[in-house]
Amino acid sequence: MIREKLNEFYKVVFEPELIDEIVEVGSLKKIKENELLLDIGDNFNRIPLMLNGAIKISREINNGDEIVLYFLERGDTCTISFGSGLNASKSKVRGVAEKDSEVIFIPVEKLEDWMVKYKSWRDFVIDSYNIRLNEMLEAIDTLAFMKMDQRLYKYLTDKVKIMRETTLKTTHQEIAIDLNTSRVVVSRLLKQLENQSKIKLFRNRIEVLEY
DNA sequence: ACATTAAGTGATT
DNA sequence: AATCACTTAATGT
Repeated sequence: MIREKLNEFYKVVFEPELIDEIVEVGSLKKIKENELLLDIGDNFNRIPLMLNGAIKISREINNGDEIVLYFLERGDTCTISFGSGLNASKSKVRGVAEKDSEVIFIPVEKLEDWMVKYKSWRDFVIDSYNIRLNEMLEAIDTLAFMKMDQRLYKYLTDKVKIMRETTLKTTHQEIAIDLNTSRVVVSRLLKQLENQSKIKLFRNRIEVLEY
């Protein structure tokens, strides 16, 4: 079961021996939409390898202010977990399933092992770090330099790519939380986008026309 | 029919 | 861009 799933996406990435090991120690988990995978402060004793679906990674500061950083998709792993896996530190981010997803959990003890044993694993981890760093930089740019209207539009188009659907099932309030702004602002800016024929608005639903 | 939740809007800071 | 205060619209019970 795990082997088939693994072969779907990781056959070309990992050498066969590594696949064997993952099959041995990994556990497949199906995650339902909106399920909390990892919360801030959680210890991780295992790291997820995404098979399909999407996980939203966000950050929260004390008072409840939240901001979305990026999404994990097939082939991704939560690299932030890696760095501190060995010193058993706590998560600084939150991961919530954006849609039904499947992941393989791998116990952290194996990570170090595999780093020395398998080149493909090293490459995977390094690549993955790189991708994550770039996404983080993009998130910083977005936050620092983009105005709310641009951020909103980026949010919508990004989400279309991730969900692979042009119709997003969400509310203005939820978007406001993800962007750490107010519902009223989101409603107004969405209206503008609609007037520019970039989107179409419905209750609990937004159709993205241009992306 | 009524209550609840989502979305729209003018005015103010 | 945020907040308030209010309206209108859609949906659930």
